[in-house]
Amino acid sequence: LSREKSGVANSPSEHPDTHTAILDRAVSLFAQKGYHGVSMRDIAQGVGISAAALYHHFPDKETLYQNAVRYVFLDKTLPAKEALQNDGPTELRLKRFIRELVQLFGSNPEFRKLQQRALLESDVERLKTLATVVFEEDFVKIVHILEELLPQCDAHMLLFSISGMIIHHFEVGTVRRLFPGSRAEHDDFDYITEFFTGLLLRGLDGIKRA
Amino acid sequence: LSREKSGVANSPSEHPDTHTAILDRAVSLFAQKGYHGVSMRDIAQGVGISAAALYHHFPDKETLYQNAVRYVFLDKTLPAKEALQNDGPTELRLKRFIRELVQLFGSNPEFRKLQQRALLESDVERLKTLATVVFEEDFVKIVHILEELLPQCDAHMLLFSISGMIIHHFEVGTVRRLFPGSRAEHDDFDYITEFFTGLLLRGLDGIKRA
DNA sequence: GTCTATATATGGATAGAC
DNA sequence: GTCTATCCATATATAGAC
Repeated sequence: LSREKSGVANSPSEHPDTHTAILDRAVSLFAQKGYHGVSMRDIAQGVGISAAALYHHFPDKETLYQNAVRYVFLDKTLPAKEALQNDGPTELRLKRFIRELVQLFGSNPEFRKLQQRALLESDVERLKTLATVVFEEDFVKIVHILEELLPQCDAHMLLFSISGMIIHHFEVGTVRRLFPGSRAEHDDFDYITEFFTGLLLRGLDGIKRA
Repeated sequence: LSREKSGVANSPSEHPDTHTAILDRAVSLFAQKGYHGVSMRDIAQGVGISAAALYHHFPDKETLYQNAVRYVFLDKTLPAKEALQNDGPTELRLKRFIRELVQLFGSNPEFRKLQQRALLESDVERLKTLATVVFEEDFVKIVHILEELLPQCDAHMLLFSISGMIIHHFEVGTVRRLFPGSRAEHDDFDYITEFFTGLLLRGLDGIKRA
């Protein structure tokens, strides 16, 4: 029981074993359709085993879901964490941080969706797990760095403002492209990074076109 | 069939009729638990009728869901639309707009959640409905006003940056309050409005504490 | 570790009485 | 317009063979 309950694979690339294959498929499906929109049969079929075999790896659907969330967070946020420990002037470090977040959420829509679905949960226990286990350590670290960089600012508010702009940009992606005025460069990571960095550093003056 | 399919009540306050009561309950439940997390029996129980009676008002669950989304959008976004047609200097108009969005998403968590769940959908048809029927008219109008106000900026990017900061702020609300450094004023609409306005107008210089 | 078969619950939707 | 009763599909989870 203990191995299945807490079994979080740390080297996920490809499918070295069934356990990891299940987690990968679960992440993809839960991100796309949500907890209630995915059946154990769906996941099993995606892996190529029977639904009954899933219960050999995870005791129930809830545990599988929680493991999938934890798995994708540990997997995907690693590069962004490492990129925080860079050197240089304040503006450059901030720009690198923004670039990392743009890369993280832009390149991993399933990670973004799973995070956003998790935040929509009304279940307080699930949210506390998310906050303490998954978010808190990174959050505290990043806020600390932001406070060092910008000692006079409300780093708490600032961090969520930055991540909010970036996450929302990709959140509305599909709809955004349907609207008049949408341009191809709005999906270019460099353009996005420049835009957000300019907005943060100099406000509206920082995002003027010429 | 036509009345049930397109029947969107325009004066929703209280529960003048069963039809509206169903929509109100559906909005609340779908926002909290998502489409697949809510059963027709759940909605019926919330209204105080049997599940079979629901099918007298809406032909199926999908139609009920779509009507609920449309209903809450028309209902909740009305004040924000009106607030856009105000006079005054650019900075003041922008601040009023931000204040309206803070009010909209801060006071109507169910509206926000339903919108965010809708954006998470993979179903392209549903997204197109959302984009054209619900979003497009307002979006074009707001972008146009932003372009007038700030002719040199990429209004397309700017609008989603503003709404992203605000929506995300409330999206992470529960988790945010669990983190060290969280302050009571972070939930005060005036403080939030001042912060975002300062950030937009003057960048990081605009959000320094004193 | 995976299978088939199945127990059991719950889901959307309909039939027909009132 | 609402009810009770019900059909049928699908869901989670388990039993037991291999």
